Amino acid sequence: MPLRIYNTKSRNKEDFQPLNPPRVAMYVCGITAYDYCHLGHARASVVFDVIYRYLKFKGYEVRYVRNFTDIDDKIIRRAQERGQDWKQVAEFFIQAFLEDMRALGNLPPGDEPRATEFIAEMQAIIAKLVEKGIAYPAKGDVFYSVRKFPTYGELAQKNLEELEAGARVEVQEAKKDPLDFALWKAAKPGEPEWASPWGQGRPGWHIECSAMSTKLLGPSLDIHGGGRDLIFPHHENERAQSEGAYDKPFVKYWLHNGFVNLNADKMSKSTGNFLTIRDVLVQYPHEAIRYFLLSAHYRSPLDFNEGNMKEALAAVDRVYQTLQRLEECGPGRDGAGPESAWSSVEDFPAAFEDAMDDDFNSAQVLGVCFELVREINKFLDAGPSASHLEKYRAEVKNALARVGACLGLFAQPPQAYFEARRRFTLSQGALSEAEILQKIAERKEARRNKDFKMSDRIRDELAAQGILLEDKPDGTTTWKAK
RNA sequence: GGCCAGGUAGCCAAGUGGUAAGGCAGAGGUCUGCAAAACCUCUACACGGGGGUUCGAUUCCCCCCCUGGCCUCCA
Repeated sequence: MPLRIYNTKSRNKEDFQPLNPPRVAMYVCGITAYDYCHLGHARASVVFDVIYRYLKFKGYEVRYVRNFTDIDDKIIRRAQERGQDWKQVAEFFIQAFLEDMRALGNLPPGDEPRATEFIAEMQAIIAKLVEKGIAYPAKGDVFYSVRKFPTYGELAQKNLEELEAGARVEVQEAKKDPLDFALWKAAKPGEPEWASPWGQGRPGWHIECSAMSTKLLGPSLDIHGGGRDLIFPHHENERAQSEGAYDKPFVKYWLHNGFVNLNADKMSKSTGNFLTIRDVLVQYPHEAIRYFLLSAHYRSPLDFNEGNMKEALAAVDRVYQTLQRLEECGPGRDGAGPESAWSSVEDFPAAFEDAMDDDFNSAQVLGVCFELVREINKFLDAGPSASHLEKYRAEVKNALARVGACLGLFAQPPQAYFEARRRFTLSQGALSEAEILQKIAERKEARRNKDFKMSDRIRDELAAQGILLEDKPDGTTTWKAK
């Protein structure tokens, strides 16, 4: 089955056929570096990380570029608030973003260019547009003349009349048409500026992506992605710029991820309705966050709340619990275990690929994973022989390697996962590990004396601290993070 | 107002022209001193409303309702 991708441009799923196979040129709009990133950014980054990984898994040579906007109004404003240089502000939040990306388990893109490194390229495109009569300078600004681009609005499925009617754009006298947008902005006192054929100034927002994508990937991209909110005007404008300048189709497949909602509303910096990635990383293991972000289809809205996150954490725990059991389980008497356990693991690769081929349906993949988890448990319940056990372990490992490679989930050794969970709990709780072990020893003593009242009390006290005791069949007791 | 998404069991969430994955919760069981945890099993007359097409629609078409988004910076 071929990979099918939903293309925002056609509003349909289409077979994926790269322009120059096996190469795939993929450009994703990154962040404006003026603040810490929130979960919405996390979703976009994880979604496109998974797409990147899966394309590579399918054998494509993917060139993945994700930019940083390091010059813009908000950065300048933030710099003024902090009494810092705009460059310092941008660099600080770029580094913070990169930390967040690592923490979330995302692979780094091949290139992460900064807009200000491409001023010359932007100016070249602007000059070309001016030369072609598509853009016009006006009092030190340069505007793109939207009506000169016949298919303007096609991506967002908007026509100019509608846009005009709904326009909330401030009237700017220099603009010939209210829908025109800035390619170059004349310098204002106290703001960063660069020399240009139109005077001192700085670039408009949209032009940077046209410049960076063209320079690094060429004038025609296979995939261009970003959040749904970028469809209009950002991506519409990029299209207008690039196609206006180069007369070539800019992008073959436009991909847009859905929002993360908080309290049922879009998470957004400007409204203050957001949680930063770091806010959430101190509360939950990164893999639970990743799981949560991939538990719905990437185009669907996703509602963040404590209940959903706890479910995600429980789900990830369940998988690792089973993987740990699989690793640690000793052989039984004999037998191969149930047939369904074998077929489940054998069918897994195809089921995985079917789901991912259908517009990167990670939620379906997770469903398939849990079916496998149940079968693994059934298999272990059956007490299979050593040779069968060994073979089964290898097959499971092989099957789940896909999920690790493409979704970045379930790839840790289970012991490491639970150890990290314990450390996490220790870092948040009042008790040290030594104290917990001391309590466990006290409880063991109480149990030996059949003082169950005491032993239960110790257990309850620990439970109140988020610490779960597990009495193993061999008489030992271990603890887990709740 | 225009445009775009989406409305699936208590909650989250896949999916399909021929009566619908998975997770959480719930019930029972195994285990246990008892619990917890873990595992197994089970459960739920779930497809917003109304028309239409069809032998048959939750799945296609139309209308309506509701939610969210975009139309201004935004992943």
